Amino acid sequence: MPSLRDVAEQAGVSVSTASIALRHDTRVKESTRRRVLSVAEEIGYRPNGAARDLKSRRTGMIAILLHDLGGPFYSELLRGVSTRAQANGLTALVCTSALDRGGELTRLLREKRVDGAIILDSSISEDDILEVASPSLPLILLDRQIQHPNLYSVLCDHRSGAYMATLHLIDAGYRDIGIILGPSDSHHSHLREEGALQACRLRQCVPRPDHIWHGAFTESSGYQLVDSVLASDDVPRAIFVANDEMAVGLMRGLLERGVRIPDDVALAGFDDIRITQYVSPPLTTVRQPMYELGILAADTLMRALRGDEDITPIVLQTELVVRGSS
Amino acid sequence: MPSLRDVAEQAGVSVSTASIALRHDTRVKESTRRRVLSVAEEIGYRPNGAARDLKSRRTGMIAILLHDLGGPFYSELLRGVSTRAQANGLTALVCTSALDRGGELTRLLREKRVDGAIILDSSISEDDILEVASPSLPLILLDRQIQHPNLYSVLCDHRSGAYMATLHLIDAGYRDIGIILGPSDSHHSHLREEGALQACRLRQCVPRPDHIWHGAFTESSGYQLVDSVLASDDVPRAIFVANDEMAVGLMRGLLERGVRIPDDVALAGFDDIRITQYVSPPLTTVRQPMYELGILAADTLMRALRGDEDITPIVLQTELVVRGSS
DNA sequence: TTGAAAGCGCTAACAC
DNA sequence: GTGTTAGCGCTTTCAA
Repeated sequence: MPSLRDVAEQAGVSVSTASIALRHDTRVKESTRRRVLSVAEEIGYRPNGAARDLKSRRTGMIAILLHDLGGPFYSELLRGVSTRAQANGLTALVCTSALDRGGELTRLLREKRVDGAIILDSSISEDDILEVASPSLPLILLDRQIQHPNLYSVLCDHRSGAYMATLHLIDAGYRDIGIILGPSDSHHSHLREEGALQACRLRQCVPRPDHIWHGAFTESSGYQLVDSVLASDDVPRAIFVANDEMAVGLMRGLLERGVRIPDDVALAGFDDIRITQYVSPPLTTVRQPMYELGILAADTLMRALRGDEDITPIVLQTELVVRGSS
Repeated sequence: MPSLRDVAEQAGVSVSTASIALRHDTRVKESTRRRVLSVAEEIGYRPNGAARDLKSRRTGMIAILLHDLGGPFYSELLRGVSTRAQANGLTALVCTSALDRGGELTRLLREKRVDGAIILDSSISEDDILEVASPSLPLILLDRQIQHPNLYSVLCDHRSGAYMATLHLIDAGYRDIGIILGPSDSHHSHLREEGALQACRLRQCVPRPDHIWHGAFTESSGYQLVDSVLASDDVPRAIFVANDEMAVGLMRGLLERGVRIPDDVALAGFDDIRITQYVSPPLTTVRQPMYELGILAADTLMRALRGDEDITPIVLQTELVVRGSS
C-alpha cells in the first residue's frame, strides 16, 4: 500500500509538499499539484486514516450507540443524525451494544476512534458513560440525564405522551382504566406510568391496583397478559399499554378471545411502530419525533464539538395518534 | 489526555515496559506490572486507538454497509454478523450510504479505518467497490458478485424463492398469473422475475405481457398499481409481487376496492417483512435467512482476514411462507 | 526483566 | 513555493 512518501518520491517533491498538494492547498504551484495528483492516482495512493487521526487528533466520525437495531424508528433517528453529520463533513456510524457488551465502548469511545457519540441505550451503565466522557469526547444522551460537563441530553417527554393517551381514553368515555407497564426497572416504563396515573388522578378515576400489570415490552409478553386481564372480575374498559409491541400482542390475544376492540375494550399504545397502522383495528398510540430527535441530537453534538458552552437539555414533545382502537 | 509515556514516567519505567505491562505480557515482573496498572488507572490512561492502529496495521473493526436501516430484517443480519465478530474479538459497525454518498466509503474503506467490510447495498457502484478492495481490505458482497481476488460473495437464491412462490400460486389453482416487479434496473427485481417466469413456463401459463407491472418497491407504489391491475379487462386471479412492501400496498388498495383476498385475487410477496404477519389476510411470502446470511458473511470475512485461500461463493436458500393471502 | 531507539504515515511550524 | 524537521502515541526489535 503506497504511502504519501512514495507519492512524494515519485513526484520529485517533499512529503510535506505532497501533503498540502493533495489537500488542494493554494500554496503549491498548479503544475506541482497536478504532478502530485497524477502520481497519487497512478500508484493508487490512499491516505491512511489512522495516521491522519493520530496527527490531527480527530477522526471525522461520530457514533450512534443503540441497544439493537430492531427498535422503533431507529432508521428515522439515524436519518436525522446522518443528515446533520454529513452537512458537517462527518460520518455517522451505528453500533449496537446488545451483543457486543463493552466492545464498542472500548474500541470506539475509550480508544477515541470517534470524535463524539449519541447514546440511546439504557443498558449502558451510568458508570461506563461517565468513564468515557471527556472534553475531547462529548456525548449526547437520548432520554437520559447525567450531570457532567461533557454530557448533554436530548429528551422526549414520555410522561406527557402517556398523559395525553390516557386522558384521551378517559375522555372518550372509558372511566375504567387499566395500565400495562414494562419491566419495573425500565426508566421509560416508569415515566409512562407517571403520565398515565397523572391523567387518571386528574379525572379522578385512578385504576385499581390489580388493574396495573407488567410486561416485558415484547409482543409475546403482551399476548400472555391476556389471561390476567380477562381474569379480572371487572375487566377494564380501556387499557393504556406502555408500548406498542405489548399492545399489539395484547390485541391479538383479546381478538382471539372474541373481545371486540374498541367496543369491549379500548386500547392505546406508545411508540407508533409501523405495524400499529396495519393491525385491525389500527392502534391509537403516541408518536415520538425520532427524525427531529436525530437532528437535534446531531446538532447538539456539533455544538459540543465546536466547544460551545452552555448547551441546555432539550425536551421534545410527543404526539397523540388516534386510530381505531380507541 | 494522558499517554502511555505519562504512565511510564509516573511508574518509573520505560514506555516499552509500560506497553507490554498493560497488555498483561508475562515478560514483566508482577510487581512492575501492578505498579504500571495502578498508575494507568489512577491518571485515567486510555490507549489511543489511532496510534495503535497505525502501528499494528489493523483496527479490530469491521463495517457493514447498508443502503438504509429501514430494510427488511437488517437487524437480523446485523445480529448474525455481530455474533461472529464478537467471537473473533472484532467490533462491527453499521454505516448507511443512502444519505452519506461516498463519505463512508472514503472514511471507513478508502482510509482503512476498518479491517474489512460486508456490503449489502446495490447503490454502491462496482467501480467504487473495485477501487477500495485490496489484500488488506477484503470485502464480502451480499447478493452480488464481482470477480476480484479480494471480493467474496454470499448470495441468497432469489430466483428459486420467486419460483417457489409463483409455483405455489399456480398449483393452488390460479392459472391466471400477474407479476408485479420492482424498478427495471434492480438486480433483485430481475432475479425474482426470472424465477417467477420460470415457474409459469413450467406450468405453461406464462402471463400476458400486460399482466406484468413495475413498481418502485415501496408500499405506496404498490397501492398506486391497483388501478392498473383492476383496469385490465381480465384481472389476474393471482399476483406474485416482487417485494412485500408493494404487496402490502397493493393489498390495501384491493381491499379498499372491495376485492376479496384470496377469493378474488390471491397474493404472494417476497421478503417476509414483519407487517406481512399483521395485515389481513396475512401475506404469503418468501423468507430470506438474514441471520444465517449475517453469520456466513462474517465467517467468510474472518477467513479472508486470516488470509484463507479459495473461498468459494456461498448460496443460501430461501423459504416459502404460506399464509392466508393465497 | 527492562530500556533505548526506530518508525508506522501523516501534518504543520518554520525555514529557505 | 517548497523543503526540513519534529513529533502525534504506540509497538516492537534488539541490547543490556
